[in-house]
Amino acid sequence: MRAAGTINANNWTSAEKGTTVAVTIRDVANLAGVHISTVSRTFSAPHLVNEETRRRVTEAAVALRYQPNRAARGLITGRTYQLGLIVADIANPFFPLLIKAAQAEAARSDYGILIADTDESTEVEERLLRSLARQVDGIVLGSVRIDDNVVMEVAEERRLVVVNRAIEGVPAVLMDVAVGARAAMEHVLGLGHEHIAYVGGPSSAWIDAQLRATVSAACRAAGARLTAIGPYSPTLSGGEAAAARAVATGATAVLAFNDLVALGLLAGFGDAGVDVPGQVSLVGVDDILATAFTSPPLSTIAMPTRLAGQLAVDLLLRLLRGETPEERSPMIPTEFLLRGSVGPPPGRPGGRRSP
Amino acid sequence: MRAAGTINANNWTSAEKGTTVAVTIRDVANLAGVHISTVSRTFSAPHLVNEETRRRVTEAAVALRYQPNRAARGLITGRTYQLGLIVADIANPFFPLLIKAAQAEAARSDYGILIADTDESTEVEERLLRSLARQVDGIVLGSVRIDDNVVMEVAEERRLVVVNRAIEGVPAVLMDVAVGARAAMEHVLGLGHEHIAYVGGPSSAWIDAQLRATVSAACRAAGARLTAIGPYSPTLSGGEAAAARAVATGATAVLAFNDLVALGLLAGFGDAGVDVPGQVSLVGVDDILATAFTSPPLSTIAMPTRLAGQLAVDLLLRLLRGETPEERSPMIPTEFLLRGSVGPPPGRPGGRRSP
DNA sequence: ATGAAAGCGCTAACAA
DNA sequence: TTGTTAGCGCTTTCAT
Repeated sequence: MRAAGTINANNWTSAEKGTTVAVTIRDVANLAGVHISTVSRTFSAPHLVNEETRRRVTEAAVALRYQPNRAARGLITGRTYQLGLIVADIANPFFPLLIKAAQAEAARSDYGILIADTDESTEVEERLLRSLARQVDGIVLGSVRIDDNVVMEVAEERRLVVVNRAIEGVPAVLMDVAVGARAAMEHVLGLGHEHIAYVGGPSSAWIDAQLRATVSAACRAAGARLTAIGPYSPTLSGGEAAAARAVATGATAVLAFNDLVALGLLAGFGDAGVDVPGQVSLVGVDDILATAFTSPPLSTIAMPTRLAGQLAVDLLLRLLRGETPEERSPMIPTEFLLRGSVGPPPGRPGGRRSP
Repeated sequence: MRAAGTINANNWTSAEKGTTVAVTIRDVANLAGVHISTVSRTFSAPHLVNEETRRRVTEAAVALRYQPNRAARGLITGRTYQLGLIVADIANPFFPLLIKAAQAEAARSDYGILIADTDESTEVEERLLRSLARQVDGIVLGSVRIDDNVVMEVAEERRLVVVNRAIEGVPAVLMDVAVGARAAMEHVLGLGHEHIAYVGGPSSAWIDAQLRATVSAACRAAGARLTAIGPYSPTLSGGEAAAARAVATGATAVLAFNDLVALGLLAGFGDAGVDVPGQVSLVGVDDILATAFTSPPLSTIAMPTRLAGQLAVDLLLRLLRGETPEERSPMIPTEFLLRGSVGPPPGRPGGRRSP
């Protein structure tokens, strides 16, 4: 055993700001008068260390403000304690709450979140995903554009969870938008609407397929006509671009791919002098903040983005711990929020709700 | 020189998904028939490698899908190629665009962004900041609550840039909210308002101080009365909570700390039957999406969050490259957006604009 | 319960 | 221009 109390030259700050030489496990070992492996054990397997020794080591670590170097630890354990989170567009109001929840859930297990969005060419996206895959222990994919095959390939080499996407063999967290969409359609059709328009988003989006199928089934069951238009960009301008065509369909009720599109439609309708809900009823998807403040307030299908972010990370961490994923992906219910943008069709002011 | 073409057993995938043994620099060296240091040079100092050799190495790397292990590289270079981004609340619409821009700018230099928000106890925030500081090359702080002294301390050991905050000796990117606020006040006062209310946010926020000072100076110059209330939480509910008191001040025009507060005020005014802008004019700060859709549309001071995110990372990266920071922090101009929520004071419908 | 030693994958002198 | 060597900070056998 060496003499206690010796610490190496590292313990002083160099002149340059931002270049403090870090205190290492060796400094702690010297100060505590033990071997570095004992210090290591104190942190990664405390029960293997004598209580008194552990106390001394811990004290020394605190005194020196020692924190294990994650890169060094990761080099040998193969774990970075970081997760990658890739989303389609951080600035889309759909994502922030998901990101926030994911980060919070990861932090609970001492994991960090490396974030990126794929607002670029498909090629860039793929490179991004592949390079991220090497740096993290697992990945949450909340994006729509990366090719299924690429995702499956990456999923082979890194734990990966997708959100709102169904890929054979890839664990997923899904928002059951069909529940909310069915409720919306029931209400709208119950009011007497006989011609519905669906303004679609990116055709590769799982949500788009879900909405399409749900609306279609509901219309068929009710004997109503359905006109689907699109795909449009899932943005405000996408909605604005769709407005004229949406009106031209002659539909008296419109379901939009998401709230941004619905907001764009609302603006477009306003410009064209089309009254909502007098002439056309309008329903969006996501329940972003702005929907509560439009006039009329926008009916929408609330998406559980917070819960999804949390569950996705939770699932990913469980996979990393070696647990086997459930057979079925968790389906998180959504909810139809009825607001002022929905009313009876024109010329039928007394339209009745369905039971 | 060893025989070319040999690759180690690592080149196969283990049965377990997500546990592919990574291909290392050694595999590439073997396949290319060179020493590992030559492979290393090919990536980190290509000009030191013979062209033909470089080609062979690159080919081998591509064939093996080799990517340098960042942890290993970081262990020796002391660089993680990651930046930390800490914000007050990811879900606050003020931040996503900043985050997105920061991430994009970092990616251009091959840096990753580790994100976190500090929506918690001050103690948690500090631990978060301190532990993050050890894992990244530099930090962007977009939060308001962490104590100045802690920030300065961390700034001693890691490069750090703050956004919208002024701390002695800490490089900053600032949004010149005073420009927009002055324009707003000029307009409002020009309409004839003689009593202004300022609904303040967290008193530790630099923006709050800026707004307070600007509004105060403008009122003094115009001989108008100013009533400041607060602090309120910078959220929707903060605004709702402030509504009654804001009305009670008797002011005919209200400037809110941010748009969320303004939105809350708008809702509160609506509930109380106070007409905007008939009885009270209202101005927010940030230009979040929802402000364009309220009725009346909310006048606001547009904040250059995208540019701020980009500049903050740009500044940080330049500091990391050893460049000396400018003496003055960059001030990014803001802009007053006049919308329907501002009008002449009651009983003075013809109020004139100032020049 | 603790120490000794090997080595994770890589870079950076130094030598050749 | 390339190979050799040492070692970044840590964990993990294996001895003791």
